[in-house]
Amino acid sequence: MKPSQSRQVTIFDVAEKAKVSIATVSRVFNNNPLVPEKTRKRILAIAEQMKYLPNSSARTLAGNQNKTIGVILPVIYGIFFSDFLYGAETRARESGYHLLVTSVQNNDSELLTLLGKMNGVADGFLIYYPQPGIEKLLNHIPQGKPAAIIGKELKDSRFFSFLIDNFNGAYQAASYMLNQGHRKITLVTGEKKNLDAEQRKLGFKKAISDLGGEEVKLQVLEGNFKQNSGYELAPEIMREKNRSTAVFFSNDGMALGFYEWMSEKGMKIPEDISVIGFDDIEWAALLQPGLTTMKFDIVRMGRDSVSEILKRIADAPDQTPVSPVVYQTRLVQRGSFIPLRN
Amino acid sequence: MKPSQSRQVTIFDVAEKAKVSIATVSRVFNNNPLVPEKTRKRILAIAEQMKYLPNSSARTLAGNQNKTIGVILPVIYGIFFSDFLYGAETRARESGYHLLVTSVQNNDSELLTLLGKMNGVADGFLIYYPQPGIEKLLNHIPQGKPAAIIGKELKDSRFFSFLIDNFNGAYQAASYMLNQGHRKITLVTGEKKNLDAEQRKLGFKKAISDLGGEEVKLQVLEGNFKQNSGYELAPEIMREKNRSTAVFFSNDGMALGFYEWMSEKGMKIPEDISVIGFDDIEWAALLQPGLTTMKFDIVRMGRDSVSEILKRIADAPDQTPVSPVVYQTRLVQRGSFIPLRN
DNA sequence: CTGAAAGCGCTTACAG
DNA sequence: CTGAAAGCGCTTACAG
Repeated sequence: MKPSQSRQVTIFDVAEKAKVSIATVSRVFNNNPLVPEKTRKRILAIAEQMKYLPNSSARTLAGNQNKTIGVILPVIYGIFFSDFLYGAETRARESGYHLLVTSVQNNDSELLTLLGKMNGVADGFLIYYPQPGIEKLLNHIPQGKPAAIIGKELKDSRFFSFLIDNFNGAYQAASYMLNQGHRKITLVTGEKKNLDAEQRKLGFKKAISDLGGEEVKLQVLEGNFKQNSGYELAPEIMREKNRSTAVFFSNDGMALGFYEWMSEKGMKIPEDISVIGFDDIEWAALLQPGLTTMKFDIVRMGRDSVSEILKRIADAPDQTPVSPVVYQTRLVQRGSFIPLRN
Repeated sequence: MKPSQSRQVTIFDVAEKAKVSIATVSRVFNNNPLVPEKTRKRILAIAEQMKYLPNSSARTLAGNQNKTIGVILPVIYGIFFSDFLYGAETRARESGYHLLVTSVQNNDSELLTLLGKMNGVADGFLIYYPQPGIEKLLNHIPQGKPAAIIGKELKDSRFFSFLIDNFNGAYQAASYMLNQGHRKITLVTGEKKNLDAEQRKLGFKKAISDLGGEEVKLQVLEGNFKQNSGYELAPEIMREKNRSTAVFFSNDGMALGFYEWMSEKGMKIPEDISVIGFDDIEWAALLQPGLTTMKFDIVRMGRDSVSEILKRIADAPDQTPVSPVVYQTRLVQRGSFIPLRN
């Protein structure tokens, strides 16, 4: 009386029970119109009853498209990527596709493992890996599969890029700070090896050197894009001596950590210091005061990148190189930033 | 001069170039210790040079474990699920596993499609599908694969459940409101067919009928767990006539929409009305005033459920039924709620 | 330590 | 409209 062997029920089991060949069963599950409605119904009923579910690996191996897009992100966590995924998933779903989502944390060999795991499963790739090594790694992407790359322009025409206008966004932020009279300014960067962070840093510094005069004092602190780094750098930013009047955080997450510290210490934004962030993630507007920040449309970026992948999957042979899509940033003014008062 | 055929490079290509059999190449990629280090290095080098990546579908079909857990959520979007995924992904990564994440929106046949897509790809399942039909659907989960089910207790010992203590949490919220002197109370529910929402509604109403006296006026409004439903119901909640002094939103998301409306109209929380939410998602603490809410540890739930799946994958035959893990809720007091003043 | 061969569960020309 | 058969790219006893 042992329980029935828990072997997977396969197409053979269904075929046998239905007294047809496996080819016919396969046709039913692929909506092949050659199968007459009556047969189709009968087989579907039997399959349902046997709880048959086609094995995806087998289907894919045998040459079927899998209607799956492999997505690799730095982290799955947080509103920023949540917004991105939202755009991407909604678009994929519209075309009957699904997302296979994983994350890689600054680790080249892990990226390779993941690419491998998705190899033979995903019909296309969406990769957000803002690390210097990305170019070399991309060579490992399976031939003939389209891949959208976020955040890095590549020469290889197999890929197509979606870029955030980090440089100009940060440039804009710095100009605005200068325009509003600030002369003692702090820049909080992200990690050195994060490409987005680097570009923002360069843009910011460029604006300071282009537009700031002799008298501008720029303090540069290295953060890591995470909330707690904004918190931890706060004492340094707010030290008494020669304190800046305005601070730019290279992403909103760090600004949030800073808000926490300020509120704990009973200090006021923007009275004690003006703050600008980058990203405009959802809660930037919910903070008290609202966070002035450089906005770009992350949901849209997720959406557009999947659109392009789907287009490429459909027109496989036509791999014409395209110029990257660049998402502009714009300043969103809220209460966290005020002009310098003399 | 056409470009080299973009056929996938396979294990045969590598074997040929290395002058070994495919068995040996396979062993190298499976870290089989029988292969001497020298051969191993050589083959790895050749594979690297040829950009060979094993085909996952083929590996899985041939009997390999895929080190992948299939995750099905109602939505990928928003902090609530982001937190859940964070816990789940972190835990999976610790054991060298990855998550295959997709979402299903209240659509039984889509759930089946997804289960199919993951069938033969995922070694285990993590399913959060708070819909009534879930029991029947679960029969389709491939035999012998462990599956953690969030939010629904099941008799079938193949599955193990993780539950949020919705009923008691809502009960607690209502008692607190009563204790604090409120007698005119509004309950904003989620959608009828959402199981979490239903349990919260029942718990809330039970407390009112257990503990509230004759004089308690309960207004019940149906929302849908989304931010805009809190916004849209706000006029009804804040109507002049017989206005409640306190409102319970069945999740924090709806409370957020309510905050927006209140701020637009220049009305004050908690002066004009006290507010309690449910979930304690990240920004509940960031709102102004902070949102009083029923907290439970969603990150932990993601983590624990993956842990249990991994345990089951490791001890495949031992499918002893376990009682569900229940995540208790507790009241987190912030500024959005004050006692009724006479 | 290594190779030949069966098998994983499907799809898809091909022939009828 | 339907079936027999080859093939997708791998893993794993089995034999040596």
